[in-house]
Amino acid sequence: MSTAVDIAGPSSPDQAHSSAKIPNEPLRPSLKRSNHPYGLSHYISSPSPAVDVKGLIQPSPAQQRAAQPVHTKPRRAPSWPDMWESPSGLHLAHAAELLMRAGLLALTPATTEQAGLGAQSSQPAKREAAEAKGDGEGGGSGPEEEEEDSSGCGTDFQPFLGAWFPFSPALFPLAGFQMGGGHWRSAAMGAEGIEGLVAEGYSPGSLGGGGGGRRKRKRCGECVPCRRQTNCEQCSSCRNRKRGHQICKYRKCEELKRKPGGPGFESRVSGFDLRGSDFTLGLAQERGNGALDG
DNA sequence: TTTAACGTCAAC
DNA sequence: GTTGACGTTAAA
Repeated sequence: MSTAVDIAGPSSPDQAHSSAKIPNEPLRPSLKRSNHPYGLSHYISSPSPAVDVKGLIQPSPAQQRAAQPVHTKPRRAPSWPDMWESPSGLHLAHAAELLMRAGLLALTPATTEQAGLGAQSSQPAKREAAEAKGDGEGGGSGPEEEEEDSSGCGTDFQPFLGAWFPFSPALFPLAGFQMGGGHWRSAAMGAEGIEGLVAEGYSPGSLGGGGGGRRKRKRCGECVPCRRQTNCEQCSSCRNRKRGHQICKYRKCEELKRKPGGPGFESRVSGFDLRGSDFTLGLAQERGNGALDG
């Protein structure tokens, strides 16, 4: 509900109102050393063949052609910044995450039969994992490689309907997921997952919002709103900044919107800090706990 | 000290 | 459930 309001908000006019004081960098220092496989520049520089989810998941030949520099087309293909800033970008990230949470999109290890279907996809997935593990050392991933990643697809997902399809790794940053150190983590826990938070002195008590400490949580720096660099200057928070002391509604971190001690928060931590195929198990447990209700 | 913005609470 | 106001925290 509130999401619909958010995504319907102004996306492009706000750039005219950009404030020089708005930080371009994530506030948490540790984010600077995040081993996220892609930097923001990747999304900015990478051409995007399509805006719709379906197109990203499995671009049609026409959409793939659209990725090529065709000068005869009057309308340019949307760029990554467009996607981040546009309602479509929010839709995309939210849709992917909601699908995952709802169990409609499950991470399942590929079988040999499925490997045939996604033969070319398993390799980039491995490579991406290796790159994430190597923390970009050597900088061997050239533009061609990344291009191949995004179009050749990296990871197999089994949607609820049963059909296997190649899933573009570009969706994972969008959906708030990243692969690092051989296991899945979620930006729902911040850029570095629960481990990072603990390492930075965030006690479980502070995470749960309980206890005596009233420490302020910080922006994850990775979600769509966090990546947004400009205030809309039109929402109530922007208009009422002096008294409201609130960040622009369209820049409000998705993670901070969640109640720290709300239902499912801890199970989300355990369920999303995944080790391989525990992903579906975590989701099942989460559903069993009723964490997805409401 | 100033500024940004999170947390909380009350009003609606 | 949403919104606005204020106290407070944290960083510059």
